[in-house]
Amino acid sequence: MKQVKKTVKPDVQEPVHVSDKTLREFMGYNLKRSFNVIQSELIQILEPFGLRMVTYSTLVMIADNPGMRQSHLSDALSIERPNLVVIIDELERRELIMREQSKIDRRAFELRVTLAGKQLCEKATEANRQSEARLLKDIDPEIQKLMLQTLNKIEKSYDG
Amino acid sequence: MKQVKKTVKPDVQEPVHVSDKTLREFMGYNLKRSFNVIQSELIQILEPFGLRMVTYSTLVMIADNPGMRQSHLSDALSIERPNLVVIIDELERRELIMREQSKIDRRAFELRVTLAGKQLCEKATEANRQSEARLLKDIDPEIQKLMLQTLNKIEKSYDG
DNA sequence: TATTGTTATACTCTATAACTATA
DNA sequence: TATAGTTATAGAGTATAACAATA
Repeated sequence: MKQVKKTVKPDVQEPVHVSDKTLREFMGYNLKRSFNVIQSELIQILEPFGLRMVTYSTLVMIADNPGMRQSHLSDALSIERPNLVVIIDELERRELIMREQSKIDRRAFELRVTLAGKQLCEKATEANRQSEARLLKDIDPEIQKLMLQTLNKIEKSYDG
Repeated sequence: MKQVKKTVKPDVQEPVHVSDKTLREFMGYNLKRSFNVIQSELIQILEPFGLRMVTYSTLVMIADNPGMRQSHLSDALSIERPNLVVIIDELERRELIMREQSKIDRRAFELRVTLAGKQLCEKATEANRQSEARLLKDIDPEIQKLMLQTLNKIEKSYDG
């Protein structure tokens, strides 16, 4: 059984007055709500490419960092090493990436995208760009930039 | 076994140059990264109250909407009804909320917080406020306001 | 016939322990 | 002794189908 229900509900919304005013105070709640909308879109955009969010971001990271190792990827994407293995397996089985034993440390594997992987990655990324642009079309580009900066500031505020 | 590993990694970060430049283009990726930081904080803040994110938000919603039904709560928080049942069970067992059979529709239950539930809810909410204030202390309040507005605009852009 | 809450269940995601082969 | 990748497994979280009671 496939799972396609990661999408936000159709939300026909009966006229039932439910207030989330307390939760609305919080940045975290608002962040999650809007992320859910973007996530729903992204899942639909990636589906025709046979990619899930996690396989897509893994593919992109390998394309951006040729020769990187699974342990570094695990750190960068905050995916536990054991869970990354099956993701890498899937991408390798589809011949989108390759594992190559490192010559300087034979415990490790260097990861690289194949030509097909690079092409799929670029197509998916372009589709994402267009999808996000559509979603953010009514938001001033300057405000978008400010928002990205602020989000990074929040992210970096962890531990300093 | 409790699960306390929802926290973001200590991130001692060896000097390995890993770039996420392509993913950084995307609002969704940045949103998720900063949400993860807020989420880590929130989990730690709620833990002393014996609350998880989902039990907390459920409790808050019931406090804000006395008499509301499970089906409406399910819609509002995008939790499937069957999954909400066990959450409501847990809150009721702890005597933080009460189920009361509706007099106008005997299939339904009206949900209300108990005094203990109201008090716990208020304490947890205050702890959250302080935690978020700490996390956002270096971000101009005007920019925070703009950010909330923009997040809501993104959220509402789904289907319109 | 449809809806509310429920039970049972399955699938995905995420986390941990322990192994192997190297270092 | 420690690390990279792996295996197996357990635990959350989330999804669907089907039922009883009621509308």
